[in-house]
Amino acid sequence: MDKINALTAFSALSQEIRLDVFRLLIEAGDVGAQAGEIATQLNVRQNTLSANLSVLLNAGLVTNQREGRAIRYFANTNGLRGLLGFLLKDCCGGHPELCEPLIETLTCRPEGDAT
Amino acid sequence: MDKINALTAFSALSQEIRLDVFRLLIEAGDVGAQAGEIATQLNVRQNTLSANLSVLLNAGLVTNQREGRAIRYFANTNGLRGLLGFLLKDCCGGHPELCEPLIETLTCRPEGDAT
DNA sequence: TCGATATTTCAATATTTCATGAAGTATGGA
DNA sequence: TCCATACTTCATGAAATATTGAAATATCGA
Repeated sequence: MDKINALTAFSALSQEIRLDVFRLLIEAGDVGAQAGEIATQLNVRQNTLSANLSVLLNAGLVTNQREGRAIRYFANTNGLRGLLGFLLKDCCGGHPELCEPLIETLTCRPEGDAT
Repeated sequence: MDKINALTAFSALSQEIRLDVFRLLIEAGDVGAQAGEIATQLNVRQNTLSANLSVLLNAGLVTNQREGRAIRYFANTNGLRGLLGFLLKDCCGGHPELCEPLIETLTCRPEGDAT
C-alpha cells in the first residue's frame, strides 16, 4: 500500500453510492452480492452502479467473480487492512495509546456491552 | 457518526496534502504540530495548508488549540474511531472473521514480529 | 501604539468528479 | 443462430473541489 493506493481508496469511499456499496458488502461478508442485487437494494441504475463498482475495484476495496451472467462482488478485507495500516503507520510505535481505542472499536462483542 | 460525517471524513483523506498532514499528526501523537511546522515539513504554502487544515477540522479528523501566535493541531483519534466504527458496522455481528485481520493490523508489536 | 509574526479568509481560475443516455460485450437458453 | 439477461464502456454537460495571490485577523514584544 503506497500513498497513491491510499488516496485512491479514500477517494473511492468519499462518495455516497460507493460508501453504501462497501458497507453493504461488509455486512454481506463471505456471501457477497451480485451487481444487480446491489443496484436493486440501493435503488441505483445499473450503469451508475457499474461505474462506481469499477472505482471500488480499482481502489482494491472490493473483488468480484463472474457467476453465469451475473457478477458477484465482495468486500476486500485485505485491501482495507492495508489502507488502515498505511493511515496509522508508526502510530503504535511511538504512541500505543492512540491505537487502543481504535482496536476497541473493532473488537467483536455483543452490542450494549460497555466493558 | 452518520453517513454525511463519514463521507466528509473520507473526502478529507482523499487529497494528498491532507493525507500527509493527518499521517504526520498521527505520528506526532499527543505533541501535535503547529501549522507553520506542518507547512515547513510538507513544503506547502501557508494559505494552501490552512485551507486543507480547515477541511480536516470540519471533518472531525483533527483538533487545534491556539498557542500564542501559532495554532497547534492534533490528530483526533475519537473522530477516526467513529469513522471506522461506521464503516465496519455490523461486520463483527455477522462475520467476526472479517474483523480479525483488521485488529491484527492495529495491534502494537515490534516490527518484523510475524506472530 | 506600531511593526512583525502566524494563520485565515476571499475571489478567481483551473481541474476533477459525477450521473446519465446510448452503445457495446459476455453468458445462457431456445 | 437468435434473443434476452446482466453488466460495462463511452461521451458529455453540470457540479464540486483545489490552488493561488491578495487582503484580513490575531497575538506578541518594544
